[in-house]
Amino acid sequence: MIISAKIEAFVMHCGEMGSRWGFNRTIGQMYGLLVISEEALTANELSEQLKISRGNVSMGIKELQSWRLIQVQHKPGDRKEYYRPAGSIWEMANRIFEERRKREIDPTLSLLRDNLLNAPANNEEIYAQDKMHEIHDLLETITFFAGELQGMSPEKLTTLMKLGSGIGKVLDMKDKFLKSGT
Amino acid sequence: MIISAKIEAFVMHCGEMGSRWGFNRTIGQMYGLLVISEEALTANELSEQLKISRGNVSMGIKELQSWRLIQVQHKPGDRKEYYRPAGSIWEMANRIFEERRKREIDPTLSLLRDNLLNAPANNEEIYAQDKMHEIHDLLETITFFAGELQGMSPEKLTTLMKLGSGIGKVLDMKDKFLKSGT
DNA sequence: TTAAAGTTTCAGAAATTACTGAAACTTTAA
DNA sequence: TTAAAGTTTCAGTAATTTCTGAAACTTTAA
Repeated sequence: MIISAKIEAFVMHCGEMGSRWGFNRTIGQMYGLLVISEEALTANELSEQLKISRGNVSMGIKELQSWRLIQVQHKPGDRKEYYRPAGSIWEMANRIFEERRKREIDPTLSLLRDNLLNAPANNEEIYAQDKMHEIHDLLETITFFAGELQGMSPEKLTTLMKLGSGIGKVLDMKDKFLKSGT
Repeated sequence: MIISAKIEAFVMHCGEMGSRWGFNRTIGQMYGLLVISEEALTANELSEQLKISRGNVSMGIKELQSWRLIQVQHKPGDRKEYYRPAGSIWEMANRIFEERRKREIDPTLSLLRDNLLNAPANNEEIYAQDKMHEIHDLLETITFFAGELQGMSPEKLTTLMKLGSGIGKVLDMKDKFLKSGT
């Protein structure tokens, strides 16, 4: 298998963006290639195709599995492990969001919670705790909202995301009709 | 000025999270310290407090300014530049989201758009373009939605984010009452 | 002007992160 | 059992990123 220039451009771009998305270059390339390949690929194919050492591919696979972004597939009469993306593009986005939340928000929330348990000892600490409280509440609200979105069906979520300025209108409606309920 | 252990713990945590949030350790520390300090700080104070070289602080300030996260302040009869966080915690979150969108999503959207302009040359490319199309649409929907949220007032946004399962109900309502409108 | 107070730049050093490849390990089937 | 096919681990190396500190620059006021 030899990939076309266009596909290669996409794969290389995934590599460059990799670190910004939370993994490193080679892992980004591996995932990019798997996503746009119709056929599942073996670790050796990934290694040859991307010119990455076999060991590195193995580590990358482990990482992608820990993100739950790829899954193993077996072919009858073939001992090799074949890898393909786990789930739809939609699920992919969901997983990436969730993993990143775990890495980027949860640790901070937990530090802030701990810190807010202790009474402030002086004026500086009063101000500091105040700010920490604000940040804590904001992160908690975001986390809650994100969880809510993740729980919705893709269809409903798409409807919501495409509402545009309708969101505001719908919110007003909610005030009108549901003030006592929900 | 000497900071308390609790405050230091927060600042150091910001440093550790820094790279996950899109900047590096020292920049994370600098921003953390500025956020929880009631008083604006000079570059020298940041340098001493965090034991970071003066040059590094200067580069960090430039970076934080490019994210529009801090602003300069002057005191009468004092030539030094004092720095403080720009805007509320709320605005801070907004800016970080927006900057990250620029760095993490926009380049990919633009690559995908370019790629989708060319007709596929063979079966692999048909499949690949299909996937790229899916990704493109998803990223565009997310970007649109994010922009919509950023345009809302903090109050309205808070209401929305705290709606919980009410979001689904409100969406159903929209179908009921606005089918022809909006 | 000039010197003092302050800021920025950037080449090189230090620290961190990613990658290789050979050796160790595991699984399967003959 | 054992050897072949395949996977994983990890010590050492390479690449990248971050940081320092001294020199260059800018601004202000005497």
